[in-house]
Amino acid sequence: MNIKHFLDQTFTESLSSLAGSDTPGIVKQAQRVEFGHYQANGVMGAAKKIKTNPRELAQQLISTLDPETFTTEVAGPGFINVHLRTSFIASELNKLREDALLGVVPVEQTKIVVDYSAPNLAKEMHVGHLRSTTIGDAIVRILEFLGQDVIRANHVGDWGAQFGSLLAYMDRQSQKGESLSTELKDLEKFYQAASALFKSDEEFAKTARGYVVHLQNGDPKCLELWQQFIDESIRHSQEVYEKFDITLTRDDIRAESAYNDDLPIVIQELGEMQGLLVESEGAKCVFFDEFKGKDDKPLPAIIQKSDGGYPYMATDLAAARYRTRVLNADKVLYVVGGEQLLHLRQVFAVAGAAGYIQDNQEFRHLPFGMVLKADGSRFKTRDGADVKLIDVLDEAINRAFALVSEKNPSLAESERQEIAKVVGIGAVKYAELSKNRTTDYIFDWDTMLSFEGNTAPYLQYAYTRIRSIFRRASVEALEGEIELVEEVEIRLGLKILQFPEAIESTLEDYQANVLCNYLYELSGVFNTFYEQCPVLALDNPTSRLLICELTSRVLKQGLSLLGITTVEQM
RNA sequence: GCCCUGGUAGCUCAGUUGGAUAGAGCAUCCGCCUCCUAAGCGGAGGGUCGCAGGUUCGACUCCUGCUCAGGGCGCCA
Repeated sequence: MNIKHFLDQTFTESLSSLAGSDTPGIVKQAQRVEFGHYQANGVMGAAKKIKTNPRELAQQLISTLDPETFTTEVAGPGFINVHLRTSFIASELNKLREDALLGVVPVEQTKIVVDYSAPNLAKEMHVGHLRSTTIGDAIVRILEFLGQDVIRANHVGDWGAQFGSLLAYMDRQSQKGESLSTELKDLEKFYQAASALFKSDEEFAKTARGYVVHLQNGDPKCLELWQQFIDESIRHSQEVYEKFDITLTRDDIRAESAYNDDLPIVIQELGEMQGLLVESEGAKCVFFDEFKGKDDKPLPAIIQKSDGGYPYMATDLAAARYRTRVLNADKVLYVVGGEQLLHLRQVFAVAGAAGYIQDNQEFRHLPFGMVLKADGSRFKTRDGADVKLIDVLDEAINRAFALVSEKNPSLAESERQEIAKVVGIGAVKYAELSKNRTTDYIFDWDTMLSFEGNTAPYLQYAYTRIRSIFRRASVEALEGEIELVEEVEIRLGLKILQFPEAIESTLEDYQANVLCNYLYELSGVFNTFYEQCPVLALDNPTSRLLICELTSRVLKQGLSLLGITTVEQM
């Protein structure tokens, strides 16, 4: 059950009948403990609308309620403070024990494509991919938890001019007798070597350009080389996903090149739309009044370049078309950097005009900010030394290993390694997810790999504390009921019941940090409870054990929705 | 020049359809391990919410102007 919904409905109904028209109760979680558990803020606005005294209206409203579950009081200019009865909280908690979804109400199933991660296969994954990958994976997990039919779409870059120099370099190295798998072991170095050669060696550059043409014309030898490279690169990215505990698999890849055959069809279909596709300076473009470039000139969406080539606008249109027509998606979410805002707006606009997006289908861009270096400059993506994602993960695991070895030296090394993996990876993911998606952030090892305060290890640690209690409790089955006595028990109980509200507001704007925040608060309240309320010292610890169990279930579930795992001890 | 983001404590960031005294973490300082894991808990200091107007009973939140920072703006992705 969603308590906020329940209260909001109650107050909205009551207020609407008093005001004579639809009037929202505006129920929120109370911001201060002295204001109770929830507060209804709708009275002031309603009173103004019907020109009456807000406090009187509030009084009138609460007299219409017959609350078995909560008590109310009017406060300030016309707030209504809601105090849930302890018995109500306890009975809801007892119900929750049987609920696999922990109070979350499943939604009506729709098909949702989530486009995320999308590394460029020419290179190794670097910190720039952190955001899309982590955020996208969390969104996917949350949607699936709610029972949605989710399709992961890893729109990897595997086509284009840059592959010319890579293939040329591959060819050259293999002629030198170098083993290809050794060569490609470090994709990053390989890419840099190839692009350096492209810049410095005119002969090589010429060969490379030739390879681009051959590749596009479907030359078998070229395609074979390309395929080898792509396979190797995908192996690299899968390795990263596996280490990073990302749910993407090879099957989720639908690469840019997969749309090659669709590109002429897109041109043809756009051409059939009256007046949509126009030629400008030799390129096939779509113009909309809403898009203006420099000097107020109309800005084209270039679908086909003057040399006949297809820019990524075309591929993205083909992908949009595929997602609605073949996959039959109700919703498509693009977890793509904010700098693509204009591009995606154009994609959506053209796709809409072309009929690739119907009115009942929603396309939405979920932008995120850039990862910056400590000096505020951005990470390069074309060449230059980026921080490799795999290195970040390894460093995180190493630091976590050192820490767990210091804190808990008695654990076996294999166990410490397992813990280090879970804690290190969790820390990296949480550092990313707990921030607002849209703003840029500065990549800093120490901030990202911190294990204190509002971090994943804090949440994981709260979980292990609970597990530790159960290890010592040696109870088989918990028989009995939850009874709330101490103030912090009530606070913890209510927090547990607010899990559905956290999930709901997380999905309002697909902001994982809302869920992070909730779990952090839950852990915080639990830690207070842990200090103040001994469990095993009681003659009958059942109620507190049950509270602990529910807390651990919500923590584990919530973390797993973020893609973070838990351990029994750390 | 135009468009999009953002500016909140020394640092990193929360702040949910406008609500009561703007909150965390890190860092600093003070307390707490004969007691279920101290990766923890309790407490202290630290703010003209970029600036100026406006709307409102009420503005960090909405509107306008200004300012600063970043991004984007015809054949790279």
